[in-house]
Amino acid sequence: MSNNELFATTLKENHFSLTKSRQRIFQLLSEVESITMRELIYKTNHTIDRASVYRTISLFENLRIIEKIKIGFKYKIELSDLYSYHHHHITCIICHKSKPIHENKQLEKILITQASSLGYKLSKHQIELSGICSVCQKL
Amino acid sequence: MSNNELFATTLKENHFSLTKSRQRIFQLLSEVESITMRELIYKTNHTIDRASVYRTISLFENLRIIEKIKIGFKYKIELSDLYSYHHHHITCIICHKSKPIHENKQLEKILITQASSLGYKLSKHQIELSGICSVCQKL
DNA sequence: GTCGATGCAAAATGTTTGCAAGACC
DNA sequence: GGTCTTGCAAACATTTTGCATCGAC
Repeated sequence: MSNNELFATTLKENHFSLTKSRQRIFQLLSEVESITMRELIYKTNHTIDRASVYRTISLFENLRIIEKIKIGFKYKIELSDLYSYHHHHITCIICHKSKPIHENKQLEKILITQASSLGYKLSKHQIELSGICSVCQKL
Repeated sequence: MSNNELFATTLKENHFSLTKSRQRIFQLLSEVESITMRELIYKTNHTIDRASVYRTISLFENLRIIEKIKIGFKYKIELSDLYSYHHHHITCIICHKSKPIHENKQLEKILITQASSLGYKLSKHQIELSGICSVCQKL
């Protein structure tokens, strides 16, 4: 099933309409690694109202279509693992660019173990790394 | 060196005054595991202006006295590792309470390795786990 | 046609700034 | 006393809400 099909199916199965606005926002999210609300609103400007963008993102979050991830101490939006692949991020503290980090089974296993040792059933995890990238180390 | 001494020294060494407001906010932060800006402002109400609380927290962040940590997709403030101990958090998705998770050397090692394999020199990391706590699992 | 989704306007919440008055060293 | 810090007021930014209209099914 393609991402677009999965998207349409997810909406329908949960009894939400597949509207132009929702499709457009989904498409915009598909084109980027991650995006802030501000940028997203800007990209849809004059076609979708701010309030609707917020409402859409909120709906998408409930339906696990997107995730809000922490970059610095603000958040950015990105499509969930169902639409891309499971990953984390590392951000350079100097140039502020961030890169995806691919899944690491060993690490995930440790997290699950740690959670369960505290009596928790782990359902989600996010890891935010920051450091100095190879380019900025040379400055 | 006690936390209060370290706090006073940190301010002085960086040429900032040890004022009543800063001491009060530091004290409030010492009394909690973590706190939102809203709660912090509330707790200082009628004695310290909102703007000053923001300015103080911003200063504390630059001086590495506090850290902004992600809880949900908002952030909370807590004293940095220099004043407590290095840890992460796990939050229950049902009751929303969060617990600290103690340091795990094995995990930290993996993160450093992973960062350096991408050319990054790791300087900070935050891990946010969420799951269902033992109490809520029984509901 | 019905019910849910959107735009618009406004309010609520969160954060920052300029400036005059006050506190620290 | 001089400089840094604070309060106050206002601006700015972000997010939410009510309601009338519009669009999907």
